[in-house]
Amino acid sequence: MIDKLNEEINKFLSSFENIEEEKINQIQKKFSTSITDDLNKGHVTTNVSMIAASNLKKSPKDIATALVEWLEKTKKFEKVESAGPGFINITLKRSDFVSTINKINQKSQKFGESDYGKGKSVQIEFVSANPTGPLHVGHGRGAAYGDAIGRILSSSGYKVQKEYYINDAGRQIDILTASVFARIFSDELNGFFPKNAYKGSYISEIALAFKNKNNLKLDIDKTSLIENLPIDEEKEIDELILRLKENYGAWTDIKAFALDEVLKTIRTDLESFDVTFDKWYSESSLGDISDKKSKIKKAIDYLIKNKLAYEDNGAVWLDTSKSGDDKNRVLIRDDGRATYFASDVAYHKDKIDRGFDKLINVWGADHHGYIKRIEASIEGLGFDKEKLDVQLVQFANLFKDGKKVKMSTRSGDFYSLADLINEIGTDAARFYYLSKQADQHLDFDLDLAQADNKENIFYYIQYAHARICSLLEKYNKSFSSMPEDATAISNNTYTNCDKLIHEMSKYPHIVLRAANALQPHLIIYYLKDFAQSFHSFYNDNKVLTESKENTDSIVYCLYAVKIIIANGLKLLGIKPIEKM
RNA sequence: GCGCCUGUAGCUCAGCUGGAUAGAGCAACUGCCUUCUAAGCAGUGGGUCAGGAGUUCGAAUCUCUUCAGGCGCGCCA
Repeated sequence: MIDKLNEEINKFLSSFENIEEEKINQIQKKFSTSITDDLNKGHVTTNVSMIAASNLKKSPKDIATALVEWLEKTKKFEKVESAGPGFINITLKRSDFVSTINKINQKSQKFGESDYGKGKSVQIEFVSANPTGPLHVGHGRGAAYGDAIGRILSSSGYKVQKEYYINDAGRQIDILTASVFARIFSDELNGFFPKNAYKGSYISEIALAFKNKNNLKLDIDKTSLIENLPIDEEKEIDELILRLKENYGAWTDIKAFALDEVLKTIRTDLESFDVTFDKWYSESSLGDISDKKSKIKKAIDYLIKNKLAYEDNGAVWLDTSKSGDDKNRVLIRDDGRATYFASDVAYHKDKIDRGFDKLINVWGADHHGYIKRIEASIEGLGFDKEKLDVQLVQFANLFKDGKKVKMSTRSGDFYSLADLINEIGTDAARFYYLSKQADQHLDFDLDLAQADNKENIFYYIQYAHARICSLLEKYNKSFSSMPEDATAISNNTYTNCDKLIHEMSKYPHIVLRAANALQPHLIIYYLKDFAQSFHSFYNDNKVLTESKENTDSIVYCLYAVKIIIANGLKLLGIKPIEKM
């Protein structure tokens, strides 16, 4: 409908004499035609006359009057009027207005999909939590967000690949391994446990599982292993790791086992959160910097060759300040080990080499200082930094009984994603994670997520869906088939559904906006308003006691309402509820 | 110090690339269940969109600035 109107507007603009094409283009770029927020303003509105006014050096009102005349002559619209400072409000012909319901019911689950992305490939990397323990509630938000934008982009015509980057190469994994080691031989080591090791109960579980599988002896001298370790907790564990790596053959076995176990937990947690990945990319597959053929070595060699990386003070640096970073960054330490940054540079090079049109990184907001650096490296590698889009996700604070839930990883006791799912369920959790723009702090109220009143928007929306399901069931029992059109609405004898239909016509635009801005919360707010319109209608109108023709029309319309709610929720990765 | 984010009703927040009288929910007050799910609906009151300046037909939205709050600034990952 908007297209039809814009077409006429363009014809109208061209009809002006002595107008330069460039001016027309400028106007076309700036004006907007949209669905009205309120039926009092008709169905569709445009601000073109106000935009054109300055370009054409005429008053907005004059242009509006001329345009109204033009549009009336086309006879394509029911009513055209100018309003306020120069808006043009258009009332559509009844048949055009009602065709929305037909479209929704015909396209069903596919309603709202588009080819906006034109098949462009997008890679979304998200969660990517260090595999050193179960996911906590902070990771949950990134998981819900990354997955939701994946769903939204797919439905908007993008080819989406979702990827998890496993940081399985660094010091953190060594600490994990040392932690498990210390638990396995807790008795032999007289309860020794490094101060900086991971203390969570999952470590003991992994240790136990390992023990049950491998009947392992501590066949090295334990005093030389744990005596005279540095007091400093950081240095203590590093020294322990060093001794183990040098003297203990089973180190790599424990490491592989621990990593595997943790990843299994992460995968399971994500699955029960309805988040799946197309690819799990292992940092260690980038190889070692000492290996000439490794991806990491090649990436850094490339940078050195192109004089973007240089040696100084025994380390290799990347000139990131050239691209706006406040200082240059180390790629290879003076002891020859690569930094995490070096891996990341190689990883991003690999991503781009894989041919994606766009890369989206979903990062915790605490990494924002890292963006410049990675962008600089992308430019350094000879790519356009616009290819990369970093979306930051702020932390979520959990509230229970009005108090903030403490989350400490140090003590090992923390509120895990699995705990959250157990407590309020996957769908409610996803919903509230997505209920606010991702890059803003979120206060997540656990009590609210379970409340059975209107304030709990999750159930408010679901309730609308369930009510319709119940109605449809009752209708189907009486008539044993569903209506196939909305005659009473089309011929204007029943108009109480008009607001609902009008709201529904906005849905595809909302999805596009969400895709464009990568903001799933727009869908949530739309659904909330839409559910409100439904509840209001439901309260004021009896459905099944109307005349047969009216009932058929309403049911046909409500069927479309149900589709919209279900489709919207699906984009958020949430299953609609049929009975409450 | 530098960078990013935030400031909208008593509270929690929406408000798209500038648009028509700034919107919800909660809280307060008041109505609506002999009928399809009351986890619902309807109504009333409540605002200097942090302050100031600018851009223009038009600013909560864009620019500058002041104030207030949060976060980030490792040869950690």
